[in-house]
Amino acid sequence: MRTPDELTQLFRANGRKVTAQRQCIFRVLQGDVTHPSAEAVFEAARRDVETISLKTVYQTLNDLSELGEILSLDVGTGMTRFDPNVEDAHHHVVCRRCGKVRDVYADFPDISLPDGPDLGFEVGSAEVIFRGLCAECLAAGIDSAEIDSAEIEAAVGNATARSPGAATTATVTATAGS
Amino acid sequence: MRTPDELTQLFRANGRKVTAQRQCIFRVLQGDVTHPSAEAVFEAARRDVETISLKTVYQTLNDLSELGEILSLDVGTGMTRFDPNVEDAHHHVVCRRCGKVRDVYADFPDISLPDGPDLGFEVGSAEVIFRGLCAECLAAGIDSAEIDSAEIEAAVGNATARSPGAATTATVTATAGS
DNA sequence: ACCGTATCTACAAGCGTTGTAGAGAAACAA
DNA sequence: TTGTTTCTCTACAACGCTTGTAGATACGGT
Repeated sequence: MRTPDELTQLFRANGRKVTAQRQCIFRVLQGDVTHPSAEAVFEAARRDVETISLKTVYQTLNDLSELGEILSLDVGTGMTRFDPNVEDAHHHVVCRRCGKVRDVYADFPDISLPDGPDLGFEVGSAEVIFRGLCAECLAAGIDSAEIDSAEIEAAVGNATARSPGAATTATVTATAGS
Repeated sequence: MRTPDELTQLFRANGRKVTAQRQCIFRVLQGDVTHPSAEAVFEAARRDVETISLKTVYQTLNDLSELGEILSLDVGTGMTRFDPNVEDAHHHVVCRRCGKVRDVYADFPDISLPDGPDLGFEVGSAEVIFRGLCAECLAAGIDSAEIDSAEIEAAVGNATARSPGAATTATVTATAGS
């Protein structure tokens, strides 16, 4: 995403008007690494402009997304997350407990569709989502997490249930920053 | 996912009761490769059991998901998709116009988080989502697709806008089946 | 066949997001 | 500055997907 000043020019160049509300949202997004939801942007913006409405936030975020200045992500946390980092191609890691999202800087050149019956898809992009637990959720709730899993396993009983998406397990690292 | 008969036993073994509605849903899901939404399962089930309610479909799909017999996916199409294929680890390709979802059978052993400032995530799984256009949407709407993109580009004007997620472009193949 | 309990349907409400209308402010020209 | 046009604002209501509630119904073990 560009700087608030550059976004101001960009908006004007596209026939959009620049208001105090929008500039406030520009500033909120600037350098934000948390992939905030619209609600989170709303909360942050409201600390500057108390009367801003949630609809305005959605409107501006959608405008920025149309202009390619931010990315709107759906990583399965129930609401759209917005990522101001469009300069560097990257992927994401999502905490499956608290929904925290962070960038993962790496390109995986080996990712391509395998041979086989041709489905005829013309693929334009591939995104990788890592799922796991963030440091905070690991520290704060590892016991209850184990209990939850145990309860599910117990309920399943002797019928060997397979927990979905439990392919690989490893403690790994990711680059921070945006 | 197991056969309807096996699912019947599994449900009973877990204190769940087996009704005509549920068995109907079992049969609908059996061998389904389309990653149906709850609504789609509802429509299909209603052809067998006319009085089934959408709530029952959600309930049963969630039960199956808890038992690990199906996967609930959020691939950004606005509604949860359900995948009866839990036997083989796989990824997905999504049509960004019609929302069609298909399985992609491949493992990408090189996918892992890179070194860098440790975010402390403990990652349990990695999923890859390929996005593009399916054969039908390519054939039926390539012109309007171009127009849509052109309109957006025109609206952006001389302000060099970057279309999100336009990293790689290639026509590729994927294996069908579930 | 009986009974306890899970499940059914119908209805309504929840959540995130978007449409609508009238008031208000930005942009640009004179 | 002033005016005019157009876009944007807020507030409110509605949308689509999903889940909670209540009473009726059906399962399943005895």
